[in-house]
Amino acid sequence: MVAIFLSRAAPKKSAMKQSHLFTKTRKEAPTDEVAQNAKLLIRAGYIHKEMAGVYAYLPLGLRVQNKIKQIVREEMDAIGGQELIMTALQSKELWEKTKRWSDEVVDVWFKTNLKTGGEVGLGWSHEEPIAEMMKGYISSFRDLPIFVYQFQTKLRNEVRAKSGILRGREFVMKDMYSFCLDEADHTAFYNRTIDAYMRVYHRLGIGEDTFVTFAAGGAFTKFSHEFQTIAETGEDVIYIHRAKKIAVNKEVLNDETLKNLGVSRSELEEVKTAEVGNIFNFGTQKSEDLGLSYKNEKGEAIPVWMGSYGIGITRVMGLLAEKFSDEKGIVWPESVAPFRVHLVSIVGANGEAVKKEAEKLYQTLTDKGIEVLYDDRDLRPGEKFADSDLIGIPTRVVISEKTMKEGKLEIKDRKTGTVSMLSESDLFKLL
RNA sequence: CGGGGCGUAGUGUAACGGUAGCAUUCAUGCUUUGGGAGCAUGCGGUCCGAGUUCAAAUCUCGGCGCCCCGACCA
Repeated sequence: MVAIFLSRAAPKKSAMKQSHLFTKTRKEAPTDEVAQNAKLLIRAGYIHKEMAGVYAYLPLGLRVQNKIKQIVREEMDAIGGQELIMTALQSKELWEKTKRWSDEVVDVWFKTNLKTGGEVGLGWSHEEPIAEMMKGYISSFRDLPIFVYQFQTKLRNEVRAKSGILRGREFVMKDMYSFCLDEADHTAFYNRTIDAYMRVYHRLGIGEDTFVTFAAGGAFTKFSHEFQTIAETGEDVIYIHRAKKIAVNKEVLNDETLKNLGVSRSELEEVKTAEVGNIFNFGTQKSEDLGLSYKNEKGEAIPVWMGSYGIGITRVMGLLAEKFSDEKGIVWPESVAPFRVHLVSIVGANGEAVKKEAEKLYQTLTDKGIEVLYDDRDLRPGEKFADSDLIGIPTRVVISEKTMKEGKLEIKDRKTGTVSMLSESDLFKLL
């Protein structure tokens, strides 16, 4: 029993044998999915659909989600963000203070009751709770600025979930909130966030196709900024000026906007995009509604200047799966791929030597801390290659009788399809 | 929330109102082993409820679920 348990025990986090992975690939996607992202992610075993707009993240999918989170985390930390996590259950009374408990005002509420009586809301956003909480920590101008962020599962009662994981009723979002002394401080941080966001998108491989876009401002300001990535399956239409790096959402495109930006309509190119981030200037309205203020040097109470900054983590994952894919499957950017290397053994009739060799390389890769998925399953080559293409790990390394005869490893780049025969040391150089 | 479409094994698909079939997955055995192999055997299904009918996957009504277009997306 102990031996069986140990043999099945998970190895280092960075490595995994495919025979241990409980998910399986599928040749066909369920017909109830039309969106490419969902089709691919389900077929490859990254996600499981629980109900419309609600998806579970399976081992491979969670790895990708965590990779994306980590990139975002690093960039948010770099501009002074402090990570925390708020609650999913929210107070009705709090939202009533800002007049946003009503279903007429916020139409995506999930609400439920406590057994002891009383109603609670399921968090669709966290600006109210965070601002309310900050009342306990902000009292002096010396306390500011404060930037906090979290990765939260947002629950939104959308009347129409759609597009796979691009628009769900339950999804993971990074939301950051800034608390500043005044508009000048706020603007400075706001602009730093724009830069940080663009660094995130560059690291995700979509930097070139992502535009900071003027969009409808919401309740407190004329404009907000959206981060829009060019994508065929996008829901938005924006107008871009590639040279000037200016982009405007169709919803706010009018003569006045054009004049303000100093461009003419004819200079702009229309493109379909998907929103991958959105940032807002809240001003002091929310602070005033909730009574969040600080004392300045003169002892006067001044409302805190707030902003909010969102990135849909799971939406970005869907977008990447969709944008980076071909007819065979997903082609993950290296930065978010669940593993760096897909080691595939091709085991023939008497493949003991191949197995031994593959096992050895698996160990070496693991020891070197290279993330590796080892397909040690006793399947036919075609099936293993098809799976490998579908799952979309950047580099495939094949060990077979053929490669052993040559004393080399077969390296295939998922993106370019280029195959090369390398020695083990050359492989490590490549990685 | 307006409009449209659709619910049949885990998945993908057939079946005039008359024996629910095929493929795949899965299990077992043999063969096979560089691009989702072959043969054989086996397990597994009509979304739920009511109605019409001698008889309902099929027709009617209601419910539930799923997808798409639009609206919405603070």
